[in-house]
Amino acid sequence: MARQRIEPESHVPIYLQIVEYLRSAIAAGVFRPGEALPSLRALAIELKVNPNTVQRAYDEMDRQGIVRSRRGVGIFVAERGARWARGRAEESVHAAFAHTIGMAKSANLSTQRIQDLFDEAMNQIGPIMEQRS
Amino acid sequence: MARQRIEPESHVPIYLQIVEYLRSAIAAGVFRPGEALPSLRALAIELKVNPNTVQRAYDEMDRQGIVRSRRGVGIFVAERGARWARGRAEESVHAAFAHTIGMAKSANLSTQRIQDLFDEAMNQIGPIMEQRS
DNA sequence: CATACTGCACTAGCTATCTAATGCAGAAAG
DNA sequence: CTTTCTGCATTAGATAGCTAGTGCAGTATG
Repeated sequence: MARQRIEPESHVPIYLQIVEYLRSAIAAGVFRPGEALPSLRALAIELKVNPNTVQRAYDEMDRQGIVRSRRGVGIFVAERGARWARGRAEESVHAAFAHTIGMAKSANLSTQRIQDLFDEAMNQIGPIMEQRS
Repeated sequence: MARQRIEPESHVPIYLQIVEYLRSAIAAGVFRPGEALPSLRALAIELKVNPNTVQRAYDEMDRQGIVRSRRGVGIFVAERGARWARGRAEESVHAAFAHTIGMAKSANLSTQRIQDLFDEAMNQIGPIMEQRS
């Protein structure tokens, strides 16, 4: 399932990238409430990171109430996890847009130019929706 | 001029936030080619960070060719600095939009929903353009 | 019971970043 | 020349994050 969405070069800590990635997957319905997520070691191998880093990501998601962990069994999507993840996804998309627009305004880009850059990005990303698994 | 655009809590290193901030300012024409930027110590005090951190930001901008530093005199916007900064600003805005849209698509948000979230952000940020200096 | 999975705890070492403090060298102004 | 700005170099300590390795406790399966 995971497709190297982790960028070690990024400034964002890997464990937070994993949280973000799994949250999207849960929001998208890849993992449904009650279902188990990949085990610590399995996901670590898949993403080519240390198990401790995945552990830290799962800790964070547990803390946020998205998942519930059962020792010796696995980690499961919480009942309200899906709805919560979807809400958080929209929230973070909105925040990201706001942040970028603010940056553009600071650089004195016109509203029209910002619109154009957004449309351009939408047209580039939009059509490319096939999964390459 | 600077107005606490630096977020110490962010995952992005402070020195890169400073680069980003100054690049926007140069792109916006706040600092024109040939003009001096604030001194190391002055900007450090203004942003409430360590002079070494500002130094590092200026190093980076020098490396990128946006500014040229003259020992004992100051740091000046390069001749091509403004045009270059403007280009980079558009580039990074586009990249940020693409990244966010990709994230939204991963979470299975519809194209329409993404558009709405963008429009909402534009309407919130757009009208707020007064400077509070 | 034994085996093989789970989550989880703990130690240690490494790197990047930020801070702090000190000081030197170049340039401008008196 | 002296003073006072500049940029810049250097050392040291703190913290966050990642990796590596080891091992323990809980659970399921046979």
